[in-house]
Amino acid sequence: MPTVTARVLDVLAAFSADRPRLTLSELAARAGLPLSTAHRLVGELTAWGALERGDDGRYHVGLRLWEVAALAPRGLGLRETAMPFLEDLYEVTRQNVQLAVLDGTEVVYVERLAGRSSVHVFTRVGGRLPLHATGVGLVLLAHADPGLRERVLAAPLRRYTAKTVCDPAELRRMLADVRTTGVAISDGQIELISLSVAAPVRGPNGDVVAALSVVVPSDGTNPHSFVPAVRATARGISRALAASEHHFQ
Amino acid sequence: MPTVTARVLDVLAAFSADRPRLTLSELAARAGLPLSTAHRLVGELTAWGALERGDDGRYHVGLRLWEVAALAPRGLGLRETAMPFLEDLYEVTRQNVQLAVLDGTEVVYVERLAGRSSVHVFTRVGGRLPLHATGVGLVLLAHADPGLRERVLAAPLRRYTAKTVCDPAELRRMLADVRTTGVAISDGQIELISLSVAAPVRGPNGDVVAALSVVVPSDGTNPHSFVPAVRATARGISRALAASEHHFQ
DNA sequence: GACCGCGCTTCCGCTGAACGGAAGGATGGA
DNA sequence: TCCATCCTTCCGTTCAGCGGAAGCGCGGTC
Repeated sequence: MPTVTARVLDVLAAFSADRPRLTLSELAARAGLPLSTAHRLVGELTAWGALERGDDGRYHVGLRLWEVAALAPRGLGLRETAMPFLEDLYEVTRQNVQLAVLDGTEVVYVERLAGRSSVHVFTRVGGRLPLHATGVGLVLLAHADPGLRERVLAAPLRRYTAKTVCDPAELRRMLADVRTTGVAISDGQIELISLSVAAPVRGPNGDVVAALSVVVPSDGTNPHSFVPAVRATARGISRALAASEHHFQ
Repeated sequence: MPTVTARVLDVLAAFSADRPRLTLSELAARAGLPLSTAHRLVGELTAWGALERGDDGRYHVGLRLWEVAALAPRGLGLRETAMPFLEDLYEVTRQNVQLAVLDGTEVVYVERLAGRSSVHVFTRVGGRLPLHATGVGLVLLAHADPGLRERVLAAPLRRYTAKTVCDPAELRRMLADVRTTGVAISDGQIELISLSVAAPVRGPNGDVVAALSVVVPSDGTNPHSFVPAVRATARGISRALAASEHHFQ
């Protein structure tokens, strides 16, 4: 019933962050395919370089696919432009710096930058988190189109900590605030030990295409002291995007 | 004749760094497919999220594919571990820092780190360069298996500048040198204006899995002053890789 | 050393999904 | 209004993909 294309993609999607290396049988099971079918598909994917086979016989995502994916404008493409600015921001703040975009009703982290001395955070490049519990999420939600916003607020909002804001009315107030101030401060909503200061990054046509944040430990630090730097960096990236020939939808 | 899987991958491979956004017809032409076939494939790929359609109607690589590809152990996976160290190295040197792996007979750049003030270099994350003309390439070639090394040295070696070393005998001498000193210095071999200092990154089993380099302007700077920092960083990453549970083939 | 279990690989005949030529929009420029 | 370009849909034919089954290779167990 399913098309070949869909099957190929399902094979790729069988890999996940917690299981990035799979045997053929695991792969077949996860993709819901008979072993012989999986065997053929995986063989073709491996020959092309979309998958690679490790010394242990397990398969993992290959470099060739990574190269192609690096062309995703909202992935490494956006990253490429933003990187020098993130770099500068990291140097000023010496805290985790993150860049994220909106996809569906979630945040996808496109870049995370941290020295060895920074606080450990559990976001991962390529990872997803919900919109209502992160600084970048609040920024993206605040500037998302109203239809999406209502859909997110109408759905049940998962609680991560005692501080997670799960009340639609209160979130609505926070989002309005984000729109007027131009920054979001998410305090302990996803992890009690950290808070983040986020600001919107705009594309050439003025739409918000990404959000950027600094994650700092919540013990005593005054988040407001980070606001100017975060805001300035976000503006810098927006300007660089406008100047670059690439257009982000 | 070609399998569906191959076609799907060819569609993805139609995107390149210089043309990351394509109309349906361009895509069909590049992939060598009839328009109607391309239309169907692209439709399925878009529905899944492997491709996205921009406001202008052009297609580009999608976020979903990027997420999957981020699991490539030699791509973002390796990157993830190395990042904090690269970060630290950048801060000490304030020069371009690069991380690359070997694929086939070329170098693939996995990460490039630079502030706004650094020299502009023409490498790009996800990009490829030949082994004989770059610092990271020399390191990877020096530690590659002898079969590959001979194959590379036997093939014609492209000249990029007057300083590019294209003589197999001289290269062989340089590679031996890299193995004894543990660092490679590539002076103006790819661009006259810059030189790079590179060192090997080893996986848990001692194999060289990547190389790391600092690119500095060639005007008067003494490359040897960078050697200790580069070497220390490479060792640090190697140790971190050994400590992490992920194994890089 | 014979047996078993597990995971991978190969084979092959059937079938329906993929194919692509052709016709039909949609858009925009002359 | 006409033409050019690009995109979308349709539909009959065919052959590539399918997957059950059988075979292989290895490591563990009695």
